Amino acid sequence: MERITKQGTAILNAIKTAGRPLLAQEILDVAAAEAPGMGIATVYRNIKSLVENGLIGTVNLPGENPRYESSHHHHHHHFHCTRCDKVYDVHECPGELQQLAPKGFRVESHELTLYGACESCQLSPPPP
Amino acid sequence: MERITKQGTAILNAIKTAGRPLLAQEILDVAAAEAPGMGIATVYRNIKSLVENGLIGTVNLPGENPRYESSHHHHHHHFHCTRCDKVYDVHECPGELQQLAPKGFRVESHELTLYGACESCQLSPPPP
DNA sequence: ACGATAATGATAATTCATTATCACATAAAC
DNA sequence: GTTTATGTGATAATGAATTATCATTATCGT
Repeated sequence: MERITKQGTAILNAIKTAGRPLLAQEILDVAAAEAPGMGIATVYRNIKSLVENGLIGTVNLPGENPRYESSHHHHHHHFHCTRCDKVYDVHECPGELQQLAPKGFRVESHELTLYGACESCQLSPPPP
Repeated sequence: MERITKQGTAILNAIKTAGRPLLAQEILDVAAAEAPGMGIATVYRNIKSLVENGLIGTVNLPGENPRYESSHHHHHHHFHCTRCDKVYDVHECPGELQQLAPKGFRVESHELTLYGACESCQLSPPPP
């Protein structure tokens, strides 16, 4: 990915603008508005290159396909809305969790996922 | 699964004895010691039935295939050893996390995964 | 504008976990 | 012990996400 293309630009824009981690398919949906006709293969190609270059990061949540977001360098967690399935960043952190582990285990990092209803889903619940 | 077979018994024993969540393949490895020659299809068939009957539960961790453990009814979390890739139960919990979420979001549950070195890997690091 | 070559789009291929198929083995009811 | 139907083992099939292929298009150094 050394050339600038409208598809590549649309993909990076989609991820940067979203403000939350997106699935490959969601990236396609957003970016296709800016670069009509683009295909899912282009999304995967660009994602791969952006991750390798450190411009975006991969977000893995339990039982979910990977999502991608603009590289933050600060530690953060995620909120998964069980109504609309959107995932949001959470900038707060419970802090040091070494004390939760069994004796003899060393905790080096942690991941936390919160589940519940996001603000928009509480205001207007989506149909089932 | 209404009949008692040595394979089914071996699978349930493997899960109950492990004390930690096991991958389908790990269940096969353990259970095959008790019921030689058994195949992976039998593991999946039995897992499915055991989950449906509530005897075991599914554990999903970020970016991982599902693991299975004896049904606990208390809330708990998991520790994933980055050295040996074994997953252990963590019975402590940071507690109420509503305060971490953005305003307007309602937190209904959470999942926490700790990463680091388990006790045995600290004592004798496994080869790379 | 031209030419070299990288990127795209469409789709086939791959990967990997899981499930279905089916002949055979084996519980358990009689 | 015989019968009957469920469970198993081997393996093919499936499903879903991702990657490769290749003809075509488009970028960018010249």
